[in-house]
Amino acid sequence: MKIPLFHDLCQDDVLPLIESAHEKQLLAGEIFYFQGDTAESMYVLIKGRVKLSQIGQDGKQALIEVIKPTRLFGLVAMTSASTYPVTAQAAMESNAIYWTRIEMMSLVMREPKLAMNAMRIMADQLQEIQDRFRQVTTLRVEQRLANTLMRLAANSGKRVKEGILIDHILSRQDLAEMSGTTLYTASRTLSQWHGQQLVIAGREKVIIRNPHGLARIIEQFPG
Amino acid sequence: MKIPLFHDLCQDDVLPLIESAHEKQLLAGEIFYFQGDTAESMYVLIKGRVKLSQIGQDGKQALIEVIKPTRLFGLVAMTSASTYPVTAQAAMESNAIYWTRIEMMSLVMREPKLAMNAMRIMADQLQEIQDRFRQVTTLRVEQRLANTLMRLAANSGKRVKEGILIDHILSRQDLAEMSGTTLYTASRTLSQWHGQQLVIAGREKVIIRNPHGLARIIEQFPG
DNA sequence: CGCTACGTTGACGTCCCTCAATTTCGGTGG
DNA sequence: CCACCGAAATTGAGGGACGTCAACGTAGCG
Repeated sequence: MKIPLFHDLCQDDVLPLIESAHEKQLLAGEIFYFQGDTAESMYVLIKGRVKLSQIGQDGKQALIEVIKPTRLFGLVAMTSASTYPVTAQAAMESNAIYWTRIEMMSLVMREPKLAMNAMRIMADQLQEIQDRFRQVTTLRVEQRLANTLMRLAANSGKRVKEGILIDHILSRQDLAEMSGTTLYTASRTLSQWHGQQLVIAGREKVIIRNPHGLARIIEQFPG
Repeated sequence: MKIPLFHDLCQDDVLPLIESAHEKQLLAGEIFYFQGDTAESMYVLIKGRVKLSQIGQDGKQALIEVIKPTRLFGLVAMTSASTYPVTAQAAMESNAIYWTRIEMMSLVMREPKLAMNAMRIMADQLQEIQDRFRQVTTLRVEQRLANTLMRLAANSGKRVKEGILIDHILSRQDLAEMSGTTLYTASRTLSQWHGQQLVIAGREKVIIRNPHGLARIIEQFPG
């Protein structure tokens, strides 16, 4: 299993790192940490799916991303005393290893490349969310939803005979929260695309049938 | 001058770092780097103002943030070969010091705290943009604009006799791009608030007269 | 003093959010 | 295996927030 955090480290260096980690098993719906908790640990997902979402005082929430194994989360714990900016919830039975901040600090001292890798991961996340920020302010719902599907397909797509299956359990509500719209508009849009053979929209499931068609929707001018 | 990147380092360590840096002077409108350029250098702003903005294929852009002195930008250059995710443009005559990635790497080896500080800065940025992402998907324009003003006031506010001056030269267009709306709606909203004595809206200038009033707008339920 | 960029305001249209009523799906237990 | 239940999804109707276009006002600068 290739773990981005350990990129460029040789096997001999990685093993003791993994052995020094703790382990946590969660059932679907259980929480790794809540937004606002003091950030004590940094996790690497080994099995399952984890949703990172942000909630405001008004109760409305945005789904920042869905994580699959080998991904790092709770990275903010590596920086000095701080709180988690999002809530990490297991979307199914999940399994992660983790280190506390103190432990991580000493690991980084021994292995500076870890800090480099962590920074790279954060830089990537930053880039993605900035991109989505622009999208949500400049594109229409249809285009944002198409973007969301294409992005999901790119990093969690699975070839099946009907097309590309998005390998997450995602309700219309989830897709809406990722795209910055409502359950209803997301449902309507998917229904329409289903009718146009662009996708197969099932219960908590989407298969992309015609990626090129979605790409065309993304590119078309808003006006 | 306190520079966040050098937080927790003693004077003796900082001086050689600064001396090893290069310098760049830009006039208003000139560009430090373009979105998509290969990320070669990391900058610390010494004088002036720099706008970080993102542009899509459609030409529409989002203003991610406006930077003032001591802030770090182009941080992504610290990670291995990559491209800048945003364009950095001087909003006025500006002055920055910078290091190339190679130089930065060797500095980090000598001084691991640099990496920690850099990560902290990235984590903060990430948190902020995630927050704005949620806002733009769940709040109405009025609330987003109020949020933008309060945020600007918090890190670039300047007490003047009429209230809190936002110490940047920002057009209505800029405010709109930061809040995820249009020039027209931003103008209308500010005019309205001006009438209600909440703010003083001038040419490329905003003074917050009643912060509490803006806070109330942010908190009110969308419906 | 006129040019230019910024700002304001009105009218209009539309995207999409909201609310409500139904239907479909999947799992569970009789 | 079927009946039943709850969650997910669909669909329609209606309205409001806000984007778009156009015309005009205004401040700063050479």
